[in-house]
Amino acid sequence: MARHLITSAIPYINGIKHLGNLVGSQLPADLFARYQRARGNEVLFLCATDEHGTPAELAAAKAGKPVAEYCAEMWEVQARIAEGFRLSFDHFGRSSSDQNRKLTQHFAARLDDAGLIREVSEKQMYSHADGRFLPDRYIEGTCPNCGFESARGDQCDNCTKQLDPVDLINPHSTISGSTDLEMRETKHLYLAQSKMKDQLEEWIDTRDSWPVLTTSIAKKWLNDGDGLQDRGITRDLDWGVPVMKGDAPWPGMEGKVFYVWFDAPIEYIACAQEWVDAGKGDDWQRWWRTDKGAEDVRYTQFMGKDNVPFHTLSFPVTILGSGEPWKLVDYIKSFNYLNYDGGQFSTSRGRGVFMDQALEILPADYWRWWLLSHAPESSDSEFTWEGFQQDVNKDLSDVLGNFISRVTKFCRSKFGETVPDRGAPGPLEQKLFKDMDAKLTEYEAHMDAIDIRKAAAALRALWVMGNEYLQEAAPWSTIKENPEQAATQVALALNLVQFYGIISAPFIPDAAATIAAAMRHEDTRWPQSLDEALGRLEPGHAFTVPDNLFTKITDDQRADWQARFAGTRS
RNA sequence: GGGCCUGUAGCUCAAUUGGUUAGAGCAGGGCGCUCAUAACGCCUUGGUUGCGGGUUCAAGUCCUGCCGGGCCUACCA
Repeated sequence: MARHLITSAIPYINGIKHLGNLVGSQLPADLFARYQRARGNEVLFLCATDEHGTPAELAAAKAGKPVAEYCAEMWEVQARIAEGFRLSFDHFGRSSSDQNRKLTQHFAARLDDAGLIREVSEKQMYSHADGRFLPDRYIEGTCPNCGFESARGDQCDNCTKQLDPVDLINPHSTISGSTDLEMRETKHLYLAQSKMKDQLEEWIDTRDSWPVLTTSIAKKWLNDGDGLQDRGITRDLDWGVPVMKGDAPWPGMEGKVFYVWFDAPIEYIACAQEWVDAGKGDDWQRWWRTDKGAEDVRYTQFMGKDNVPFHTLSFPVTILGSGEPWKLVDYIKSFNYLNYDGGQFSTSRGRGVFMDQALEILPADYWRWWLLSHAPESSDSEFTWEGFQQDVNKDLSDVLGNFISRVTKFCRSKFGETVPDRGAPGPLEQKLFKDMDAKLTEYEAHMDAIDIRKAAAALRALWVMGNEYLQEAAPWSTIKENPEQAATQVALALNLVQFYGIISAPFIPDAAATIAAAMRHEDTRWPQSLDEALGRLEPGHAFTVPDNLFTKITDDQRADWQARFAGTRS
């Protein structure tokens, strides 16, 4: 039995994520986790909230709450929405956990012992009115290059010139508007990534068939300009993991915290500890320590393309640099972005559909199916309401839902709600078995390779085969001349229904559960062969006709939603 | 500016890594079926592969120059 450690990029705490965020990490990770479990493999699937950093502090201030309280509440909100989408995390942790604090401090100590941490004294913009150092992008002013008045301290949005906050004319804080700013000396810890450049590059070069997107981004960072740069891993903030060297104070670093991008990936490990401490498991080290049972684990990470540098470079430096036998990632599945109706999803402008809103208007399966079957794997992809309505109605209602409906209702009217007696398969059935066997193999191959759109297409093709078979077998005709043959055909078709529930479960778990309940057969073992899988419902087995699995999206609904989500989120 | 990705049918995407006549789904058109959610099946229209050069027996695929879209560019996370 293979063992799969699966992590999704951890969503930031300051608000509810949109569908683009969902399809870029959590949802495909869940698909893979569900599939591997269904195949009978051992899976540990982890996700968490990423809670530290300036944006969290500001969001909390805006909500008028202490940041810890704000984060605790938002964690609840995100956890509930994740359940709504049926994201099957074994544990949904928090980067602010004690476990992560200790582990982050531990890694920092190990890295320092290995000579991979250096102190750097630098000047940063301090705002007296805000009482804090400000990241460059929280400072705005007039661009010295083009005169644009809302240029950010890191880059001018108008002329795209790279800036330094001191370059700005009339700089002010975007938080308070204050112009009472000064450059202050401050000391920070830097992770000496450059020392490990060769080791990193060798590691990346030996990774097998990673997505182009993943390796090209990593290579760029490794070789661009002067090569891989060292990176500041501390910040002057209150909210975060206090800078400590293991259990000991870090002289000169009092009052500082680690940078979120240092502690966030470490949460992948800490989350496994949280999983154990929550009583859900009893040994996290056999997933994370190659000296304690993790050498046969296959570790797969899922993330949007913006997260790739941290997962291919910084986090591996943390792991490798520690000199301890932690499990390194085996495969990084990265995604492009999902656009919304000709533009980008926008959190700030409320453009697009957010996870909570999506669940308010339609069940999770609709979103799961559409998003996964259109996952932005090779390039950015696009959500339009027309496309969504058409695809979901056709695939889920017409092809799959209607198949289940026509089969179960036909059987009920002619044979009652039990599986009828079944004779030997004829040529038509043998051909079906052969074709489906090939398509199932293809489906499994795509799922194994995490080729999501191709997997969805193969699954849909399997659904279509049921309709093709029914059309050709035409039990509504054969029943007039040859009731035994009709019975055989219907018994097979009922088994197809059951079979579809099992193989579709990773994509549409709720519908799969409904099918299993209706067929009164909770056996979800993955098919060993078509013969075996299509023989599980035996003659005489009772079932019930389910309600229509998927109601169609009407034109009125579509128009309504289109208008509702076009602009500002209320 | 630099780097990477991308451009294939009205729409969303394929094309075994240079190999026959560029394929699917949706949408459109025709026929069939009547079990079913006006569903299903079969057939079918539709392409100068963004544009111009080049390499090659052979180019959607490689090179080059334009044009368009996107992302990243290290202090948002």
